[in-house]
Amino acid sequence: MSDSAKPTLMVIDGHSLAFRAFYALPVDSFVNREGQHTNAIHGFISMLLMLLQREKPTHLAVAFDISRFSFRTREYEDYKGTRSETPPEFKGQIPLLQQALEAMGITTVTKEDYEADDILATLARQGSEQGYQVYVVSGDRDSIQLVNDDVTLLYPSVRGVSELTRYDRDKVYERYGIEPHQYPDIAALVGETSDNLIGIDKVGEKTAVKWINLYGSLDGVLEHADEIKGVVGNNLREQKDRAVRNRKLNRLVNDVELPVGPADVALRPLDEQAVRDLFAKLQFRTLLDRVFKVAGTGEPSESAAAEGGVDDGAPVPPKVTTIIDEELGYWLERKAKDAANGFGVAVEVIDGRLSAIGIATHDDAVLVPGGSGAKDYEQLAAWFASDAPKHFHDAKTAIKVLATVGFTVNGLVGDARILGWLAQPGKQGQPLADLVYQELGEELPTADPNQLVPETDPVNVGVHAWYVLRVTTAIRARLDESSLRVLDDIELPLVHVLAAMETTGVAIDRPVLTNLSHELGERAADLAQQAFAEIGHEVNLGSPKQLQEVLFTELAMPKTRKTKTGFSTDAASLADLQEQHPHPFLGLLLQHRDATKLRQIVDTLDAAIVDGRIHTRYEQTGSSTGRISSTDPNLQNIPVKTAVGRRVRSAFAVAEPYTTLITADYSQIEMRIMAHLSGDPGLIQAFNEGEDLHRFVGARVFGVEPADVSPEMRTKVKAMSYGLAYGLSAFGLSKQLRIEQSEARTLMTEYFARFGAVRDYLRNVVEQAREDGYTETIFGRRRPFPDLKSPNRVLRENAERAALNAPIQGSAADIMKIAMLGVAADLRDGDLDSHLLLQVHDELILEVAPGEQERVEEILRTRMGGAAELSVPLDVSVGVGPNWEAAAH
DNA sequence: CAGGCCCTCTC
DNA sequence: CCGAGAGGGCCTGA
Repeated sequence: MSDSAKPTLMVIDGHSLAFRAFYALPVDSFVNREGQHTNAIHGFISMLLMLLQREKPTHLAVAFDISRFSFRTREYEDYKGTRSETPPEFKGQIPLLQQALEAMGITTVTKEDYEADDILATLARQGSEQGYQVYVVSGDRDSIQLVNDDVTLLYPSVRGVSELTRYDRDKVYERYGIEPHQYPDIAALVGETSDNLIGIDKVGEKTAVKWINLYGSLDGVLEHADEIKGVVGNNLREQKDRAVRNRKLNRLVNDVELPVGPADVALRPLDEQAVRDLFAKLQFRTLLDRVFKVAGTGEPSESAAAEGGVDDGAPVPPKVTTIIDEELGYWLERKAKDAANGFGVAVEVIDGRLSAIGIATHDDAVLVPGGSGAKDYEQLAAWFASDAPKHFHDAKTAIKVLATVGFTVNGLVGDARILGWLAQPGKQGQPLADLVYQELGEELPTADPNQLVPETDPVNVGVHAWYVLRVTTAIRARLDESSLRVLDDIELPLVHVLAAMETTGVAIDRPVLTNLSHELGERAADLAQQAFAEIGHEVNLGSPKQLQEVLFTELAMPKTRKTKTGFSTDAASLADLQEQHPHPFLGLLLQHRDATKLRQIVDTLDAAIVDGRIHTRYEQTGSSTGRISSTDPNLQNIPVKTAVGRRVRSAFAVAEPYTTLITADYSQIEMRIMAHLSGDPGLIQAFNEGEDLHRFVGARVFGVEPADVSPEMRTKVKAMSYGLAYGLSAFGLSKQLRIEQSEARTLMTEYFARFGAVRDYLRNVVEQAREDGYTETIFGRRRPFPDLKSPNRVLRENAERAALNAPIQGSAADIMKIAMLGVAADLRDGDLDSHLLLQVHDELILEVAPGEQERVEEILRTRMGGAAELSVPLDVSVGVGPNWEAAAH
């Protein structure tokens, strides 16, 4: 009615909200110069500002617990006993938060021996009596009992502190089916795990609500306990003491003697200098502006910084001008000289559609609104298509979305995401905000970083474009020349190739998948039934935990390899068990695994089909070695080993108007790189003679003629050769080949005796890396290995194995990328309609247009075979067919 | 409901 | 256990 005329009192449970904020925001992204974590403070203040703007309280108090002990812990020593230790990163944040509130003119309240909730209850009651509209903000469900016609609870949703659910009487009734004052009765019956209050067994919310509605209150329920039938009735009668205890503890005390009352907590003007000082220390640049904006005081930080005020000297983003096409052309022209090294570009995508484009120089920025596209923006379209240098963060995504509205992008000279990854390949796909923080020590202003607060004046992409430019400039400046060559010659040009592959997608023959899914589903169900029959009961075959119970307890099988949580049930362990302790269940389980895994792959692929094709995403910054990874779905791990698995590949098919698929792969590229890098004469000879590698090596190692190398010998040297590049141990080799360790050791000794340069090379790689601090591929791609000097043996040895693999795997990745650039260029320059579809590390799959097969094959052989000059040939095999399986060779 | 763990698929 | 990945199901705890 006349609520708007009432003063508004807001009371907040400081501890519970700060704790929520702590878990809602990434700990590591909020650390100030002194190493103090600040995420809870940031999240809390951010939420508080939103509340101030939205609810416009005239009076505000924030209550804190003094310790985890209160009168309740004295009454029940296990109260909140399940709460684990406060995380160390949270410690220290509460006092700083209290300082910040103090500076902002907000009263904080504590009371010895009581919890914050009791303070809330007291102030809410007083406020209600004194004619205030009251808002209680708390993450503790017990606060529901405070709700009445004058008191509304704002309760954080599970998503964090961003969204607050508004509980008035109607909402409480809608959610729980009871009046607010009855909530503690429900909670007493059900229990509250977070407070370590156990309720009545088998009584959940439904039952409790039913009883309370029947008998009016907990007392009523207890009086009529004898009338309640069944197990729950028995439980109630036996355990009613629990409910009584719970009810006593969850009753909030609303007459605590407090130093302040509602009238004393009117909002005061903030202490501007104190806020500036503290926020500077906390490095809350954007929050500072928002605080002043909400308070309606202070100067924005631009001028503050200009006056040499609070900030730490970091550059302030330029004011962003919103601009239309005609002016844009002029602006771009005028800025071209300033931006000789490039413009920063950022795009804003909302619901998958382009909504705005930001363009920035080092001291200016514009925003082009709307996503109407190239037809309305001729000047912009011309600029995008020109060689004017442009920097992005994640250019591939931007290029794809710009393409949807008709913009073609040329002049790509920087990509912050790729630059960050080249500098630190272990950190993959870093968001812009992380790079800004890491490279510039600044906080990227974000419209809605963690869904915390919808800004009234959203940060626009012009500012982001400005940060993109600064970040790419900063990383470029500190990157070595070798890495910059990889960037300019390989990674940046490749962005366009990958974007096109993603957009194209690969056609899928859906019926193949559908049939396969049904077949596998039936087979899995059938195998499961047979397996259950063997052990006499059902069990979840997909649960390692339940399987352990069956195998090691019921069937009393010998224990397998230990895992963190028990004993392994993986395929290798099950195969071991089958040998030592044969049982039909084991075979059935393995077959069931095969069937369900395959079905899962089939169903995942099916779900990813859009208009008949699957568009995977290539993650160019997805590995530490230089390889590309594939996600949503991953098309780099499609089955190939088994016959059923290959049927999955047959679903990847050619589609009209194309006539066939063509696949081309490098054979033994990693061993060839090994031969090249080590200069081992034996290996080089093997490849130059074109003989079967493993037969050649087997002949040397076992001292027989190549023709006399048995399949067993071949298998052994093959495993050995492949293992070399992975830092294989005699133990690992023996495991894989299921041979004695002594035999594995002999095999290794013989191998290295014949191919000594390989051993020397591998040793040298690690030593060199230890000295340099990084490894390098043939093309100069670097990967740092600080752990090579670690005193921790496990860390060090892991780093050693990774270090001897990195140049080999990485060089292979480089070669494939160079080949892709060549293939794409030749297809384009030759005006061919055939296109690249997939890359699977050493294999390319293309869709061939009518009449182009021979030329495409020629291009593949030339570009892949000629991607690098090694001391051994790069052998490429090509296959053609209507689908991936048929095109294999 | 997120995240750790286990298992399995690829090169 | 042997390098580089993605990902699904199960289970647990906040």
